[in-house]
Amino acid sequence: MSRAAEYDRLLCALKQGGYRVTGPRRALLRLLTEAREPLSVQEMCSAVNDGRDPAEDVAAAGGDDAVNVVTVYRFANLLVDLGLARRVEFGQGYYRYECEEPQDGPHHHHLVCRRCGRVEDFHGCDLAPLTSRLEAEHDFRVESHQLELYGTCGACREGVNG
Amino acid sequence: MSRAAEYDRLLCALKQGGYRVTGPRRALLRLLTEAREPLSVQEMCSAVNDGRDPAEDVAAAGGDDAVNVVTVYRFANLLVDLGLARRVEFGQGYYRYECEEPQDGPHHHHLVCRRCGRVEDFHGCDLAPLTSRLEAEHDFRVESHQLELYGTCGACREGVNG
DNA sequence: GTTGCTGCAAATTTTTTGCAGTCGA
DNA sequence: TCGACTGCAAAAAATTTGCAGCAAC
Repeated sequence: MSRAAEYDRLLCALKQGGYRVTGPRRALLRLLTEAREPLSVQEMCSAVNDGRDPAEDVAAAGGDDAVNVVTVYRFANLLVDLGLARRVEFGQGYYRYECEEPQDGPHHHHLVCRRCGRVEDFHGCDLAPLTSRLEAEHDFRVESHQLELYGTCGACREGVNG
Repeated sequence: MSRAAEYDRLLCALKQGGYRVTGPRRALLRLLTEAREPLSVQEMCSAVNDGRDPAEDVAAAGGDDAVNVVTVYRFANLLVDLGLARRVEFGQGYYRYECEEPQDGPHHHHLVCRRCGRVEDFHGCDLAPLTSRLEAEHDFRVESHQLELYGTCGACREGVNG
């Protein structure tokens, strides 16, 4: 799915849920659908307000005020509650948010470089066998999972990044 | 390895690292080695101070003062830095800590019930095939991973817990 | 015109830091 | 004794809440 289509899908889901589409929300959705990696609240806030200037055209953000961090928190939580975004944690002390794939579709996980912090997505975790085994052994119904792989990316291993 | 042996192993590792063994540290190590699930800092703090009374024998904690949260934070971070403890995150907004298995030994992951919060350990994640595939495909060296499975435990599914 | 969304201020919660006194080795 | 460890106070950082005004529908 293209980024534009992803953006439309999320915007549509918001509308159909009875939620309003506002300047900050449009900007945040655009940001999230175009990001290559999960974003923190602070990052979203900075990115959305970046390049905003009272003197120029500020229609993109909907007004004179910069988007407040609180607004970002509230919207991020809303997206997560609606199942439109996912909250991930890379051991940094705060959460990161990224668009969630449509339910029943293929999801992805992350390869996180511990040296440069770069994040790469990967698909196909294939946890089904493990899940089946555990459900049989432990009397537990597995409904979701969190999987992150940490290590060193090629660039860092070659000393390109330090 | 028994819990007592685990406790001795960690205490020994501390000593051999040149760190001091104090009342709070003994109490926290005891707690961590006996816990069946990862503990938060607040939980450790409460548990260690529980039942302490200025009037009775307080040798177990080493003095009259209750163990401070800051001390727990500092010791937990020390254990993690030394590779003796692991920090996990169940999406609750704070970290939990648990003893780390000796390196190269078998490690474990968790089955977290989203209804009652109960945590069960499981061994054998068998991520080697996935890791190999990804290292070949992505030019990335995987060094560690984080895996948590969320779902519903048997008791909750049967309505025992609500 | 409603009602939800936003910004601002303030409160809460989690985690870290500075410092002086204390205790382990 | 000497320096690491601890408690206390305070700071820093992440996140939530209350409320009045504004804007989406």
